[in-house]
Amino acid sequence: MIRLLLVDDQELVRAGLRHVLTPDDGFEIVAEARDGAEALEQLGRNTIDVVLMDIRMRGMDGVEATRCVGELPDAPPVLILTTFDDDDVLVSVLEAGAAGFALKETSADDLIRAVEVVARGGAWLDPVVTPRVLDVYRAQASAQRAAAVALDQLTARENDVLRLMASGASNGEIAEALFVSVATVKTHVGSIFSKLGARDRAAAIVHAHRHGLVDG
Amino acid sequence: MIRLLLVDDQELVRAGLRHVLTPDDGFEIVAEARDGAEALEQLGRNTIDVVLMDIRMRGMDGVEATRCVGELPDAPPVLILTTFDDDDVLVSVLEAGAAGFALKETSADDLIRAVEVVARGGAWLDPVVTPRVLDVYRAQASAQRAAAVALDQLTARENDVLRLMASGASNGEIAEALFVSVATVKTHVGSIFSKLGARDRAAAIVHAHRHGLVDG
DNA sequence: CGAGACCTCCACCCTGGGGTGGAGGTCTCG
DNA sequence: CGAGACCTCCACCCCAGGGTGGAGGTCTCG
Repeated sequence: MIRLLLVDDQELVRAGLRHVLTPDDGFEIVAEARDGAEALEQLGRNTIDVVLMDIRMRGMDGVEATRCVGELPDAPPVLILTTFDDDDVLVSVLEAGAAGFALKETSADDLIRAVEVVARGGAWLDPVVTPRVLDVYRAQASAQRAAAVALDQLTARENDVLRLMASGASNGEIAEALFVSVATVKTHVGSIFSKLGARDRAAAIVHAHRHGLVDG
Repeated sequence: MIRLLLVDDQELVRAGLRHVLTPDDGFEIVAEARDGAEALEQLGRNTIDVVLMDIRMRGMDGVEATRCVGELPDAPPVLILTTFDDDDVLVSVLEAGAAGFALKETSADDLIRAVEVVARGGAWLDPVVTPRVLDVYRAQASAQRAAAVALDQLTARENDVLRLMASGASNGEIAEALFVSVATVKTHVGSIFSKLGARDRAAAIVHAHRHGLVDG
């Protein structure tokens, strides 16, 4: 039995959810709230497995509420349920710690599945927004991949130097960190420049960051 | 009716899929293949709406095959169906252009849903791997957000300068690009350093990249 | 109007970064 | 073993970059 808290300021929406998420399917709607503040109150009073959260509400909105829920000890996962799929909203809400993002136009079956997934500790994205998330992921991933290519054109030591350089270290600091003289660092730095086709330190740092050689 | 191509070197798996993706649910299995090469051959011969692709196969593997499919004119979406959820595989396959990623341990219902979503042009991620994709997304998104914060602590002109500097331009180049003297650029650069708490150009570039001020 | 923020530019100085041309040591591999 | 790649270090030179301390112009806002 998955214990739910519904958070939506429209009675009609909550009524709809009550008809979709029935005990027959393994759901128990423990409490309801009409805005973020009420939601937090209800969370204090009840044991909840999943929070179903609307975004647009008067008072504390869904984004803020999600963030607050996440700060609770033993916080239940939050499944966002909204009408709109702006990128801004998606970003804010995922950053706020939401475990899932569903659109209100979703079918009942999909919603049930989404709640189950989130209850199990998984993450759920509406197929409509998944492509946009994947775009970001792909871009990030391909940068990481390019790093490997760039890396093996440099020697081991040059890589050490480049990493430090790319994090903003001066030649002196690099020398200290690697227990070698500044002269040695300069040599490495020089060959890094020629191998990467970089004119100066700045270009090399840009190169390193663009190719995901560092965390940034 | 969604027309399918099954690509898997194990007869047993294909048999299982034939029993799950039945005409009753709106699926027609038009063709089957046992590796990437056969898959491409079948794609040339038939009209396919969705390709169901295994990863581990002798000959051309699923990743390579997915890439090849993507290069075809009028390429159908590829739904990856695999036993393993290594991060490496996930990244490679999404980069290769897969529209979806499903695990073989998925329930029949979920698989049906996945195929439907992909056929409709959406993207589908198994809930098991979604959290990992979201982690990357979140990290990226919060970097973008931080950029806005960093940006408005600098003046308009300082931002212009920082952008150019962060792309590796020298003071002279920045001066040319902005139609001002090098002296002016130096002034801006100086105040950028103090505002960002950067010691030198290198640190400022690192800062800019870490906060997503530039595309890299 | 006066204060303050911003953009523009100047002169001076000094250090660190970068280019050139080496040298000696280790290690691997044909 | 000899060739070649790599790491280490040196001396010398030059200059772009960065710090300091200004100055004059525009624009906004109380």
